[in-house]
Amino acid sequence: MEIIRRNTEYSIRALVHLALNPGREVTAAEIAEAQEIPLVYLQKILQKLTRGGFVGAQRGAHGGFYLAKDPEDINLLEVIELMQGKLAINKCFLGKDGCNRAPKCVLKNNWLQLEQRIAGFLSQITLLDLVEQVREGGLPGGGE
Amino acid sequence: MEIIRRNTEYSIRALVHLALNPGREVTAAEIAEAQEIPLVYLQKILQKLTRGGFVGAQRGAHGGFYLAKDPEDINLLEVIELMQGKLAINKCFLGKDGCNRAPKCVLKNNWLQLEQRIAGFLSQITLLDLVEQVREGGLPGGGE
DNA sequence: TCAATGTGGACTATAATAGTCCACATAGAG
DNA sequence: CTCTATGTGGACTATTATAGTCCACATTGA
Ligand code: SF4
Ligand code: SF4
Repeated sequence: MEIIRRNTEYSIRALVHLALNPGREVTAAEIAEAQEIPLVYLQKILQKLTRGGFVGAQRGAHGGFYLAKDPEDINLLEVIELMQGKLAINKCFLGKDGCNRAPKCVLKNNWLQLEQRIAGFLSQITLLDLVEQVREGGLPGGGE
Repeated sequence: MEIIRRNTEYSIRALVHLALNPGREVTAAEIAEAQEIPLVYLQKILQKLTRGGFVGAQRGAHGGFYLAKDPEDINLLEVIELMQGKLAINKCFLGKDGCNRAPKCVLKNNWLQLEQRIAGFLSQITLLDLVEQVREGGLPGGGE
């Protein structure tokens, strides 16, 4: 049972790729190939990242994508929540038709604590951290 | 995007119910009514909990379910993993066809850290804790 | 023997996720 | 101006996971 879904995984790889290629416009095709992501699916993901304000897009010939924020201003929690919706341990934390038992339920306090810890952890990790890790030792999801 | 699924939520409510009614066999129907869980679905859940060793079952007239372990020996992580499968932040932590990029990927170190924190938190919360919270202040998921 | 109960497996339904397609908008190059 | 490379938007399909149901059967106690 996984928490990070493919679209988020792909998003992160794409963002790392963009962060590793600053100052130019990178096409979706290039990212798709380097990061081994189905192109048309990646296009959808990039659209979402664009709407979310993480990347900018330039249409037309020689167009492409670029980071719209500094890497240190993009954290994992934001990306996850953009792609997968608000992080909620249990449905009681989702406003719309959350749990009708919530008012009298004491179990949810435990969930709340956990949720805060996870959110805290994820929001501390920035794209800059990831890029540094990649530069130091490895590859962004194995991408070249 | 929720982490705890209904089957786990139901499981926890059922376990709390059993813990609140020690020393007797509680029928699935009773739990279903008290905890507002679809009966036949609950039966499946109880079967899984039985196979998982958390509850015992007695067939026949006047049969029912009872806790097979002390409440302090049942923790949330165990229940979650029984119902939802192994907790894994990202697919790289699932052995069978996990990510083929894993060997050279540096991003997964972050996931690993998070996973360990979540697992640590969840494994510290026992059924006894939940029952005490219910006794002190509220209701187990609102159940009577 | 009967009624109350759990068991097991197959089955259906619903929803979420992943992935695809196509017509269109835009920008640059010639 | 037109052609080509690109991103955009929305509808669409496919696949998988989760939720929920059904029924024949096994077991136990009265
Ligand atoms: S019963 Fe409690 S823990 Fe469960 S979803 Fe409702 S409020 Fe949350
Ligand atoms: S690319 Fe890295 S983080 Fe992503 S699933 Fe593979 S090993 Fe895990």
